[in-house]
Amino acid sequence: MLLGLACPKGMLALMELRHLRYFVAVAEEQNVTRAAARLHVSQPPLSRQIRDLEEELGVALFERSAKSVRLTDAGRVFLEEARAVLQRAGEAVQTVKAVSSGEKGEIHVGYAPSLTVQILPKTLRTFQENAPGIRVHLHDFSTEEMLASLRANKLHVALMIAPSEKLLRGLRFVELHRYALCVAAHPAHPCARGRKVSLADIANERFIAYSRADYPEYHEMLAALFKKLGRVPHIAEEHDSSTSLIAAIEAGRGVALVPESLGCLTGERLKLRSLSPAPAPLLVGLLFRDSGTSAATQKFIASAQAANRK
Amino acid sequence: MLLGLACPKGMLALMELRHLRYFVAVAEEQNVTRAAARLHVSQPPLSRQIRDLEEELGVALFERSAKSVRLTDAGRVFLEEARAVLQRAGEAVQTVKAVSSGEKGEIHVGYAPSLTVQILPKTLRTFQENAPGIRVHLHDFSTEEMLASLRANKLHVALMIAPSEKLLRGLRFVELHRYALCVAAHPAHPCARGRKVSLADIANERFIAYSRADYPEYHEMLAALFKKLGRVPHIAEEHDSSTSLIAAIEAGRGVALVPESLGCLTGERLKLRSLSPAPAPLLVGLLFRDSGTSAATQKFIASAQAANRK
DNA sequence: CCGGCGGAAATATCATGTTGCTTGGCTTAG
DNA sequence: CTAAGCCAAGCAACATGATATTTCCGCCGG
Repeated sequence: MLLGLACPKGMLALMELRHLRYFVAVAEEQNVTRAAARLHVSQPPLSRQIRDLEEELGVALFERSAKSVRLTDAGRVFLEEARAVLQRAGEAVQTVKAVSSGEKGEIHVGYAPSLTVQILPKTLRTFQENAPGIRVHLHDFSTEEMLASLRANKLHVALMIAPSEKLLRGLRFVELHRYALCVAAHPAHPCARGRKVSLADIANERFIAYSRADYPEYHEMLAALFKKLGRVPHIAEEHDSSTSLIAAIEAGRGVALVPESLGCLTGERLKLRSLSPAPAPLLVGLLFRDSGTSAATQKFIASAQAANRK
Repeated sequence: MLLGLACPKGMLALMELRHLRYFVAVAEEQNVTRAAARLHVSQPPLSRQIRDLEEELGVALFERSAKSVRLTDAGRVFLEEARAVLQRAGEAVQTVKAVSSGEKGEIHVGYAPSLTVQILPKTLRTFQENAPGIRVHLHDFSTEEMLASLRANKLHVALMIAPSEKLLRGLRFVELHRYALCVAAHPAHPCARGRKVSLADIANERFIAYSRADYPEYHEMLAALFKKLGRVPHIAEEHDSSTSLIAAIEAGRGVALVPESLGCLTGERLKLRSLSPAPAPLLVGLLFRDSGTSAATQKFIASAQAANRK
């Protein structure tokens, strides 16, 4: 009975775009028969559709005489309205096609700042050339946030260090660059003397680290590295950004293991020394969902690979 | 074969508002089954309509898994677009209903200035109160132009003198006021002395008349009046507006037969004297098409009658 | 580790309703 | 009186919608 009120079943056939298309044709031709020809339908159904539309609206759109139809004042107004609706619908289709094909749209890109200082600018430049219609939103996120945002569809792609296998479920990683792990120390520090340093040389140092809360995998990596020597590194401080970590080392408060890319940020304030024997390098690249990647995202991935090839 | 190219018959079922309504429901519920309930349809047809829409667009709007549907980036964009189209369509319907019922819209009103100086302001004031949403366009037209414009649907209603039967085909006239025909003369003119004047008294005067081109029926009236006396009036000048006609009389160049309403425009510059015996009065009222009058026009007619009653 | 269970979407099949076509009647203009 | 154009009626075809069934996947409990 509620249904009966809300929807009188057979009575009320809702207005459709077809009615508007037909109406516009008839209004423009001022003649049902010509409009029917233009629409590739025959005249009687067209007459009926117009009548249905008028009933649905409860408004007479045409004045009818035996020989002609002519718009009423209301019909003239509705002609403008109908044209606007049809145009809006057409624009909607065009827009979604453009988005789908990657001509327009936006993507959200997460990035780990200190790891991507060399990679990100090149990538953005190439992407801008390949997909000028896409607006890029950059998000400086921690690894944790990247993973969560990628899964929640808040992020389309992340420029970051390769996550461990366990964290990768449903995501794909594409390597762009490898960075050796280095010791970063104050220029006056003993480590800064030779060209190379072994883990044993620094096993007793105070370590400056990235914060465990934001970068748990950094701590795992550190622990795993020294476990081979049967040692546990002494983590004296934790920092949540590279800038403050660099400042702490420059102040002589300890040393740190960092990717060689950090050299771009330290300048001459710190010395970076390679480790010998060299541990596994850090893999930096793109992370993204392995299904449902939009055209824009795919273009971004391709641009990143092209920009960092060689 | 041409048809084959232009319209692949079964393949291309054009997008309709129904697709958009269904799509919006599914997108908002993020769930086909709930959306189907909301739309009072069953789930399978809804799935199919969504699929049809995607095929029509050539764009994947949802990412499907066995347990759920989720919008793609393109789908999110199309959701906004579809909502906009539906809203626009709703506005179109509301607008045309408002126009049809006379809440909104515009009407074009023709008027004969010198005959309606007393009628038009009252009418407009009353109409403004009765139909505040209707914009009125005023057109100062000659009788000829009124008739042509009414027939061409350029004018909805005209405030003017009653036209002859022959000119009335397809139009209706409603009387609002009667004005006696008077002699207008310079205050120093002999006619201005007594209270009343007979036609015979002025049969030899120079007549100032409205122009024959714009007001042929004025000349017919003048000729008919004097024909009863077996005379032909001497039309010395023709003017296309009341202001210049008044100026000519004031200059002493002749006398004129005018409606008494002209008194409002002459002030003390001219004297108006009744004719004795009084000829048929001038009927001033509304003229409009007797079919297809819009609600706004009907309201205008009603307002005019109310304002000029009594 | 595996198999059953449950929820949700897809598929298949059928019925109904609507669109569209054809024919024919009616009105008016020329 | 003919011709043009709109409307009405009846019929065919298709698209939409309903019901029943299947498939897929995540979730549990064994």
